[in-house]
Amino acid sequence: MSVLNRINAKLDGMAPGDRQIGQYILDNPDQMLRLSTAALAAEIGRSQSSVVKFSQKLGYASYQELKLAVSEARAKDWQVPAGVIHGSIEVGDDYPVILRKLVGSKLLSMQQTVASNDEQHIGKALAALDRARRIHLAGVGASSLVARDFSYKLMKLGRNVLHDSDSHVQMANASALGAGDVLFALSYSGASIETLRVAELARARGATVIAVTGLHDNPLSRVADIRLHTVADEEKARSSSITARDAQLTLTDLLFILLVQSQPDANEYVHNSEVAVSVLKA
Amino acid sequence: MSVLNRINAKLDGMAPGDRQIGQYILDNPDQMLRLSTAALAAEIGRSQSSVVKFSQKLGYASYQELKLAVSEARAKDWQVPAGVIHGSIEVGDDYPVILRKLVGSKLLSMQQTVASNDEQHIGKALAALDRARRIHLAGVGASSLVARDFSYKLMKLGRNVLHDSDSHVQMANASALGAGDVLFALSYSGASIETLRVAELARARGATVIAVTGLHDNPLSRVADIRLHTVADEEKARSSSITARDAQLTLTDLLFILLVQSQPDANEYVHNSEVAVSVLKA
DNA sequence: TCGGGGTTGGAATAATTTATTCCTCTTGCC
DNA sequence: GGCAAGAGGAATAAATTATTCCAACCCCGA
Repeated sequence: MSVLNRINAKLDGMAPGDRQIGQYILDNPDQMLRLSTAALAAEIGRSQSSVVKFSQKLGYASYQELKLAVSEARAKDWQVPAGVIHGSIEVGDDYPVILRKLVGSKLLSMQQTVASNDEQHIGKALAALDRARRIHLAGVGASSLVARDFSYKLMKLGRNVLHDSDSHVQMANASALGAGDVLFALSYSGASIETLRVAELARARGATVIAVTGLHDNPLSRVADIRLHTVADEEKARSSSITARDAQLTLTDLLFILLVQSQPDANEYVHNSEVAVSVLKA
Repeated sequence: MSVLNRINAKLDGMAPGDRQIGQYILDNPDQMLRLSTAALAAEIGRSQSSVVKFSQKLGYASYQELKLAVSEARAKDWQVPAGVIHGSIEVGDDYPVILRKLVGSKLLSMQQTVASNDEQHIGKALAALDRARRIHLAGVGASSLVARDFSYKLMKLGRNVLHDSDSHVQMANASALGAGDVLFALSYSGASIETLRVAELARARGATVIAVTGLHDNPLSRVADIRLHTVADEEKARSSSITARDAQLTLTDLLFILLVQSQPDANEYVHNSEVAVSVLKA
């Protein structure tokens, strides 16, 4: 995961001074690369030592290491395809600008989501899902829709899946889980009480808990055995969590495709389900 | 041109000492990024000052600048097969390729979907939704999830919305529609019998029918007053309609955002709903 | 309200790194 | 041989970075 994402995720939990430094780096990564600790400190009116300490708190051995990481993150930024704009949608924007920004922010969250989950973690989640006797999906609100979408796909592969949008039913079902079962819990905030309680119960019953949450520190991911992450733009009010949902879908789609790749008879299952449904087409 | 190429090109014309430094950087660019001038000099048995002079002879203001350039060159190397790939996912594809193809095909369907609905048609749909006394959403299977997602968003704006995933309930509700109501029907194939029947009934009762279907000729769009289109990759078996769903979401997200833009108090509504939900957060 | 433990963050300073200066040595040329 | 020019290193100045120490500021619990 890129430093910039890491900084962004930790920003809220930082002390004011550190937050200021982090914000400056996020806002001006290219300038930062050319600034000494003292110069950066001067830019934001803080002490030189606080910048050094900031680097160390992020886990880098030195300020130079932090710079190296930022430089790498900058260079590895995906190049933006033509016609796509990254930026939040403003009141005055006209139709073509809105189109581009919408597609742009969706793209960004998808890219950052796939980039923030390394192959190992995805692999662990995959192995757990593959071995699972039963898979129980938890989530409320928009996350429940993603859970249901994922459940449909898993069912097409012949898996044993459970999901109900009612959180009382989720809770009741979780009480029947045990070792060998998997709970797949979705919540961007990681703080939805219902989902959290379901995860805690599942964990206590011995099931493997996979949590899909934002990058920030949150209760749900602390409960989980396997942590997966979604990246969405933070301005939720205006977008009504569009990108958070897209990020979740990107992740579940990815897991589904990898399951298909690893399951030899997957295409047959999927094909049979298509044929079955086609009876209901005009 | 990258620094490494520049160094390589000039190598022959350099003095022995400089050549040695240049060669070392070419051979060990990643190590070099973590070495000080003195450490680099020690590696090759030269003086610290010669390293500084080397940087300056290459035209960089400082050794740090040279490092920055090398870092950038390195990172760019990594992303040679960079960015987005358009193409269907094959059995032999490895993880990074799958990631890029997944994001690529999602992006493609989003771009093509926004491109294939011109502003006039979107505007008509918007006007109909805006005027509607009640909005009834129809769809089965994955389309039902999109319908529900859209219904949640419309409700946040204080609209009068109806959706149930059960097609019998949808049919029953459609029978209560009349002039001034809108039926918003989603079906990528445009051939799902249940959705089609609901649309026919709604039309007969005088409601305005908005159909969201693929670009091909299909029964549902023939019934509709207003036709909107989604573009998805056709290889549905393997992808299990991932892009069809993404296209539908892109379209409904777009309509939602445009409604927000046109409704002065929209942000207030959305904000209130966020606040209400936050009571259920840990 | 009063300590006490923990955190934040800056000043001072130590340590390290970088840049410059200055000198010697070599080489090529007349 | 004498001279100019550049290579290259030692010494040193300048800068940058890292650490230490300390004051101020919470939070808590008593």
